[in-house]
Amino acid sequence: MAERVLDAAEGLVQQHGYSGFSYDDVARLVGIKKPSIHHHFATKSELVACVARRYTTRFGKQLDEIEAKQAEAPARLMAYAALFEQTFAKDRSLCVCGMLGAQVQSLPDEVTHEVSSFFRINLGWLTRVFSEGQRAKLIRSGRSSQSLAEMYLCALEGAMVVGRGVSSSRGPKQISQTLLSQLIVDR
Amino acid sequence: MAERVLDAAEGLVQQHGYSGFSYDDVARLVGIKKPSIHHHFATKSELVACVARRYTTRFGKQLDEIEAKQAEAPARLMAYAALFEQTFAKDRSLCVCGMLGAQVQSLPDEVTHEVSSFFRINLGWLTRVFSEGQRAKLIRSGRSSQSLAEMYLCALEGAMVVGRGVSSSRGPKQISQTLLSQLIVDR
DNA sequence: GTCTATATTGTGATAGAC
DNA sequence: GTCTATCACAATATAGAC
Repeated sequence: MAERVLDAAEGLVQQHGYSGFSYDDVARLVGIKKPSIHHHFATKSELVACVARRYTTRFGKQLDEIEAKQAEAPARLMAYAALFEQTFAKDRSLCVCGMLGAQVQSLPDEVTHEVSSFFRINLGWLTRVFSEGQRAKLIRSGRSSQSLAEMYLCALEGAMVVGRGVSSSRGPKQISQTLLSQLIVDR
Repeated sequence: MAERVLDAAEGLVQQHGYSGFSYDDVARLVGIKKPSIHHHFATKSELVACVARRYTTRFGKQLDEIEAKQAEAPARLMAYAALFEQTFAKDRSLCVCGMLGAQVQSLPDEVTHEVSSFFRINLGWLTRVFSEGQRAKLIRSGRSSQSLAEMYLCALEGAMVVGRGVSSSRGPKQISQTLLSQLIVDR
């Protein structure tokens, strides 16, 4: 049951953000009453912090899978963008931590900490991938791997936000293709 | 007075988003009581729609100024990024329409319309600038001007979101420099 | 674990006096 | 234009029965 609550809360965060959903919304989605939610997660801070932590953990596992399946940096970066595209393709859902990141000034510290952890892990992983790609001469080396990692992450998070705001938008996958085509060395 | 209300509401939207602030918050900021706000803006939808419309109008004027002051595409694109940097530099404020774009599923139609208008205007302007830059051989021509415009806007909006979520982030200006260095043709 | 009932506070919005 | 008073409702959270 606790997991079904987390699933419902995750979806609500992705669609409406921290202050945009209530315990009653969660209760309706899982089919129990509002006070029963409190039995599983005492406070909203705790609930959303758990949502963010689980999301980050799951994301981390997907990063491991990418490294296992894809050997080279360009393919890894494309697979990374596909993670964002999958999320976005489901009803234009936002990245949990992208949404929460935007609302950071309204969040309890407990949640803010989880959000920042998500971004640090992602920036670290991307930095390593870009760095390897540059060493293998598969990625242009004009800019530091840190800068490239940050730019790539920003573009993907931004693609989801802009994609929600305007119907003409192409989504994270297309943005990634445009970006990577400038960075990948031709062979 | 109506304008002071708009100023306060704009700041609150940038910090907390649509569902993250109340009429009472606005009232406290401008120093009058809650019902007096309703006198100037009957509903919250109307208030935030006006905030977004004024923001878009003001932004449009700044685009005109950039075109007047900067003759070439690269300089125009750098000046464009500086607009985002200015906003972000003030207490890590988000772009009004970036914040609202993230929360689009919780917005009244009236507001959604204004948000989409902001993005369409910006994408149109950027597309024209990239297109001119490519014609003048100042911008690489591997990708369509539409794709480049969308990528650039996404990266800047994303830079504000990510920059809020993680303290190590460098902000829109730095992201823009990394991106443009890949796109501008060396002379 | 789930429920009903309730406390407490906050919300957008209105009525009507000044 | 601003105020006090108030409405109707929704929010997070708790107490205590089953």
